[in-house]
Amino acid sequence: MNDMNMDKMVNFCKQYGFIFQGSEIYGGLANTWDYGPLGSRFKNNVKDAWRKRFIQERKNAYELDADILMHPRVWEASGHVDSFADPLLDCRECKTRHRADNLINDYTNSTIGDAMTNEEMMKYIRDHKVPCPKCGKSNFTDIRQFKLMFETHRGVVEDAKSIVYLRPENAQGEYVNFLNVLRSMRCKLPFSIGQIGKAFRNEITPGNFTFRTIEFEQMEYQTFCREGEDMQLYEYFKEYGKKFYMDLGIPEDKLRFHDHEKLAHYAKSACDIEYLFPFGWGEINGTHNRTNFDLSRHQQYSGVSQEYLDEETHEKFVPFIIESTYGLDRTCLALLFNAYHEETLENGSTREVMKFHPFLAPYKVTVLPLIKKYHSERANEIYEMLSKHFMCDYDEAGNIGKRYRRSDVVGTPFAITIDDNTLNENTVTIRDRDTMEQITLPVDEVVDYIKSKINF
RNA sequence: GCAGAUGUAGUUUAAUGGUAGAACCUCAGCCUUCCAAGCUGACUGCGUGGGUCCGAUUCCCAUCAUCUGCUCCA
Repeated sequence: MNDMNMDKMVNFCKQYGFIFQGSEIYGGLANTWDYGPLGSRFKNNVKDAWRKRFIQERKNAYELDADILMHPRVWEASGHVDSFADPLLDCRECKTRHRADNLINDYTNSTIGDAMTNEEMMKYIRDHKVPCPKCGKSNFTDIRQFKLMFETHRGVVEDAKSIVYLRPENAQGEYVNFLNVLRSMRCKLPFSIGQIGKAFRNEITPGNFTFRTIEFEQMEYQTFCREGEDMQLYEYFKEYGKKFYMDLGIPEDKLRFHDHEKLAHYAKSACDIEYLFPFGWGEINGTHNRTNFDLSRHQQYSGVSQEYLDEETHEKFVPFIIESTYGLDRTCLALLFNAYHEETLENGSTREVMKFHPFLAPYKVTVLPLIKKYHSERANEIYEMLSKHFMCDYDEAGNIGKRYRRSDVVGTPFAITIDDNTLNENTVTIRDRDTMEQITLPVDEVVDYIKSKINF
C-alpha cells in the first residue's frame, strides 16, 4: 500500500459501491454516509465475524437487540443528560471555542467549575475576567449549551415531557435488560451480553470519512462479573479484542493500546485499541471497567434491585461490568485500508486490489464464462448452483483478463472460469486472488473447496 | 461553530462572459479459448439558490458539501 490517503479511499468506495455520501443528490448531509451494495455486504460480514467470536464461540454469551429509543430516565441514570451537554462559549477576539467549566477549572487550578450552573459560570468568568487561554483577552460570547444527544419527541405534542433521546451509546440497553437476561438464560457470573446496533451523537466537528459520524454502529460486549475479578477480565478483553483484529488480517504493527488517563464519569480504567490510519492512530475499540456504577445507578433511579445472589457464598451484590465496544464503521474503515493494495504490473500500469480476509469479502466467487457465446449457458447454471451457498458475482463483459481484474478490485477471493473442459469433462478452473494460482476441479467439488477456504 | 482553500461526467481533468473537450471507467455490438489487446457506437457534467448582464459554468452574494487548521471527541 503506497501513498494511501483518505481521498483515494472515499473515491474507491464510491466507485465500487462500498460507501456513498449521504443524501448526495441533495448536496449531501454532512457526516452521514450510506453503505452501498458491496459495503453493506462487507459490513454484515464484519458483524458475522464478530458474532462468531464473541457470541457463538464463547460460553455464557448472549446477543441482544434493544431499541434505540429508551425511557428518558435511562439517560439521567447513565449520566448522559448531564455530561453530554457541554457549556460552550467562543472568544470574540481570537474566535476559539472553549468549554466554560474547563476555563474556570484551568484558571483556578481546581474543579469548582464542575458544580456551577451556566449562569454561575458566566458570572464567574465576567467577574474574574477569566482570560482566553489562547489570546489572553476576556471577551466571550454567552454560554451556549451544546447537546451531544439527539432529541426527538413522542406523541404529537412537542413539550419537555415528551422528549425521547436517540441513544448515544448502546450499553444501556444491555444494562436495563440485565435481570431479564439473567433470569431467562439462567446465567451465572461472569456472563456477557453483546449487541450490535446504531447510536447517535450530535458531534460538532466529525470528519475523516466514516471515522466520525453523527450516526454510527457499534458492536459491544458487556461482561457482568464480581468485584475482584473485574481487572482480570478487563485485561483479558483488551487482548481478546486485539486478537480479533489480527484474526481479521490486521498486522500487529498497525495496532496499539492506548490507556486513558482522563476517564469518563463511569469508568475505573479505560483502554483503546487504535489502528494506524493514514491520518494517524485512531480508536477502533474501547474497553472500560465501568465498575458497578451503571447497575447501581439504575437500581437507584428505577427502584428495582439489580443485585445478584451468589448461591455459593449467599452474598448479594451489584455486579461490576467490563465493557468492550467495537466501532463497527471504524472497524470497517480500518479493514478497508488494510485490504487496499496497489500493484504495479509488468507493463508499468497499476491496479487496485482489495485483499480482504475471504470471510469478509462481499463476493466469495465470481463466475466467468471464458467466451460469452460458447460458455454463458453453462456458466449461468453454475452461478445458480453456487449462489445457494455464497454471494456470487457473474461477469461476461469484455475479455477474461479484464474480468479477473474487476473481480480482484472488489476483493473477491475466487474466480471460476467455465470453458470447453467444463462442457466436456465438467471441470472448472478456480483462480485464487492472493496466490494467482489456478487449479482445476470437478464442478461438484467447488462448493466444498470454497467453503474450506473462507472460514473465520 | 471559527478561519482558510476548493467545487466542471462515476473518476482524473481542459477551455471559456456567447451553455463545454478529453482520458479512464461503464454499457451495447464485433473480435477474442485464461489476466485491463483491438475496432465501432452509446450514456453521462459546470454543487444549489439568488444577483449583475442582452447573455453567467466563468463576475458578485448566499447556501450546501469536501479538505486543512482550531475547537470538540461521553
